[in-house]
Amino acid sequence: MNEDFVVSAIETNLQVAGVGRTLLDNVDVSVLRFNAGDTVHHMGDEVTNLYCLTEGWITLIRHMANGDRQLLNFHVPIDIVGFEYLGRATATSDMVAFRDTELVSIPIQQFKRTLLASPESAAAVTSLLSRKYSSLQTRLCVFANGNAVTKVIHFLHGLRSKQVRNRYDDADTLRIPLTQQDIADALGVTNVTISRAFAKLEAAGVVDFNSNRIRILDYPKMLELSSSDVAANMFPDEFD
Amino acid sequence: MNEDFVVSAIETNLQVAGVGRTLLDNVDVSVLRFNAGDTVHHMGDEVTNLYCLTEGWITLIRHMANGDRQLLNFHVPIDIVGFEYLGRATATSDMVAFRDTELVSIPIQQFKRTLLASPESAAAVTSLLSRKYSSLQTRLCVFANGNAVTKVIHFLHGLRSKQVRNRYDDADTLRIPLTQQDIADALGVTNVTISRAFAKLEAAGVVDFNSNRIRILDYPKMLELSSSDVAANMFPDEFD
DNA sequence: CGATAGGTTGAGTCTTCTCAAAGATCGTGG
DNA sequence: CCACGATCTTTGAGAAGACTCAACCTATCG
Repeated sequence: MNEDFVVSAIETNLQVAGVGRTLLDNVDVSVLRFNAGDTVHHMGDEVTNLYCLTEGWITLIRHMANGDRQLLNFHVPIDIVGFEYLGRATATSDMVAFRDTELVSIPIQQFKRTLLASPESAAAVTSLLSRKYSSLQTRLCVFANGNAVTKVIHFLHGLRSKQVRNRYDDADTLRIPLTQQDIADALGVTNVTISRAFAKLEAAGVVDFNSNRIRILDYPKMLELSSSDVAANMFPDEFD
Repeated sequence: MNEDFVVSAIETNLQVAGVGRTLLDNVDVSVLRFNAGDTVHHMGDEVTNLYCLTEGWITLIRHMANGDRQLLNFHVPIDIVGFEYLGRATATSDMVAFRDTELVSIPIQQFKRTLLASPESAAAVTSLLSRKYSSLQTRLCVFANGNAVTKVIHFLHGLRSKQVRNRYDDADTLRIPLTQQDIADALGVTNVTISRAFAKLEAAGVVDFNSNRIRILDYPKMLELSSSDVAANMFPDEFD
C-alpha cells in the first residue's frame, strides 16, 4: 500500500499541511477491495472506520419506501469518507462501491486517539464538518429553487471541483461510469428529464454527454445557464 | 440573566448531562435583544459567538439572485445556534430575528477553550454536527422526492419535534407567527401551493391552520399522508 | 371603520412525470 | 469479427403538479 497517498489525502481533506504522517502514527490501516455493486456498510450500521479511496468510485445512497433511491454523494480517489461518523457512529446512508474500488480503512477509535495529539487537526476536522454542512445547505437551495438544467449544472460543477482538487490534467472531462439514471437519482428527477436537460446543454454547446465520459466544453458559460434565482453563491470553490 | 437556562440548554443541545456549568466557567456570556426583522449577522460575516435563544424566534436565510429567499432553519428557545461555526467562522447564511428575540451570546474562542477541559463535551459537539448533517440529508431527500404536501408535513414535523424536546404542554400546537409565505420560502414552493397543501391537510382532518397558530390534530395520521416514496426514515425523532 | 397584510380561489401556462416505443451502445460468446 | 442480448438513451404524447397572475375574501389594528 502507498502510505504516502493516504498521508497526502488526509492533508488534502483537512486542508492542513504536514499533519498526515503524525495522524497515521500507530494506526492500523489496511487495504480493502470491493467489486462494483458491493456494499461497504448499510444505513444504520455502526461505522468503525474512515475510508480513504485510492481507486474507484463510491456513492452514498438512501433507499426510499417505493424502491426509489436518493444518491447523496459521490466519492473519488483522495476523498476520505466517514468524518461525519467521528461523532456518531451510526451510518446515515448505504455506502456502495460504484465500480471496482480500492480503499484504505482507518480505524476511527485509533484515529481519534491520534487526533488528541494534534489539536490543529482536531480543529480541522470540525472545520471540515462545517464545510460539508454548508455544501449541503447550498445543494438544498438548488434542489428547492432550481429547475432540472440548474440541478445538472450544479451536479457537474461538484464533480469537476473534485477533479480540480485532484489536479487532473483535464478536469473538464469527467471520467465516470455514470448513467443518466444515476444522475437522475442524485438529483431527484427522472432519467427522461436528465436526457432532455443534457440535450439543452449540448445544444448550448457547453457540455458533451457520452456514457463513461462527460466533457464540459465551456465551464463559465455552463454556470451562466443555471436559473438566475440560484446563481448567487451556488457554486463555491469547494468539493465536500 | 438566567444562567441556569443556558446551562440546561447546553446540556440539551449536546445531549450530555452535567457538563453545562463547567463549559460556562470563565466564559463572558451576555444578553442581546433584537427586534423582529433585525439581522444578527450576514452571510459571509465572521461569527464569533454562539447564541442561545432564551426568547423569540430566529431564522437562517439565504438570498437568491432574483430576490427570492431560502429559509434554511428556524430556531426556538433552548436552541443554541452556531455550533457549525466552531470550525470555520464564516457565516453561511443570514441570521435574522423573526420576532422580538432575546439571546445569550457565548464567545466562541472562550467556549472552545473550556471545551478542551471536557473531552466528553468536545465529542458531543462533533456528534451534534453529525446529527445536523444527517438531518439535512433527510431534508434533501424530502425536497428531491416529495410533493408539496409531503414537504409541509416534513416541516410541521420538524417544528413539533422541537416543541416536544422543549416539553411544551401541547407540543401539537405550534405557536408561531408564521405566514404561508414564510413556509413557502422554507420549502421552495409558492404561497399559493402552501395554501392548497394546507387545504388538503385540513380536509383530511389532520391539521388546523390559522396564522399565529398551527394545530396538528392527528400527528400519526399526518405522517401517513406524506408521499410513500419518502416515508421511510424521513421522520427521525430529532430536531437539529 | 378603513387600511393593510395575509389567505383563498380560479384560469391558463409551464415543467416535469409517466408510459411507451424506438434507437444507440457495449460486452460477450460464437 | 460479427451477431446478439442487455442496458442505456432518445423521443413523443398525454397527465399531473406547481407556477403565475389576478381577483376576491378575511382578520387585525390603529
